[in-house]
Amino acid sequence: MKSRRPSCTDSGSESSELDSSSPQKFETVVRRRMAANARERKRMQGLNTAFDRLRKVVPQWGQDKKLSKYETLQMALSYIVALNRILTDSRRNNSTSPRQWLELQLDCVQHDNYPCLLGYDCPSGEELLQSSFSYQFDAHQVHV
DNA sequence: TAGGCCATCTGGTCCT
DNA sequence: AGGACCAGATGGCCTA
Repeated sequence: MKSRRPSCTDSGSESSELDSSSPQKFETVVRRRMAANARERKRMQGLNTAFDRLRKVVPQWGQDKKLSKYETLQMALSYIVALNRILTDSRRNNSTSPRQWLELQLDCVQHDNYPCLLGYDCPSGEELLQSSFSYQFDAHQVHV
C-alpha cells in the first residue's frame, strides 16, 4: 500500500455530506463513507491484482521495468492481435510445409526492428511472434 | 524540478 | 438503502 492522502472521513471531514444535524446522523454518514472508501480500496486492489496477472502473461521484451497499466493494456491488445494473426495464417496455409509457413510469417517482419530475423538465424517461436508484434513502448501505439 | 504513475478519497449514477 | 462502478481531484514517490 502506498501513501495515503489525508482522509476526510478517516479523521474529520469537510464534505458537505457531513453537514448532518444530529450527532447520530453524522456518525452514520461517516461510517457509511468509511465503508465506501474501504470497498473502493478493495475494488482497486482487485483491479491491480488483475493487472499483475495480465503482466505475467504478456511479453516484456527488453523491458526490465514493470509495465504501467496503460502499457500493459496496449501490450495485451497487441499480443492478442499478433497471436490471432499467426493462428489465422497458419490455418490458411495449412497445406504448405513448415518452412514455407515460416517464410510467410517472416514476410510480416518489421526488418528495421528485428534485424536478427533477416538472416534466418533466430527464427524461434517467440521471435517469430515478436516479429509480427509491434507494440511501441515509447510511442504508446499499436502497429499490427 | 517537472512529469509520469499511482493510491486514495469523494460524490455521482446505476442497479439490486 | 446499500453496493458496484466510475471519473475527477489530490498528494506522494520516483526518475530523467
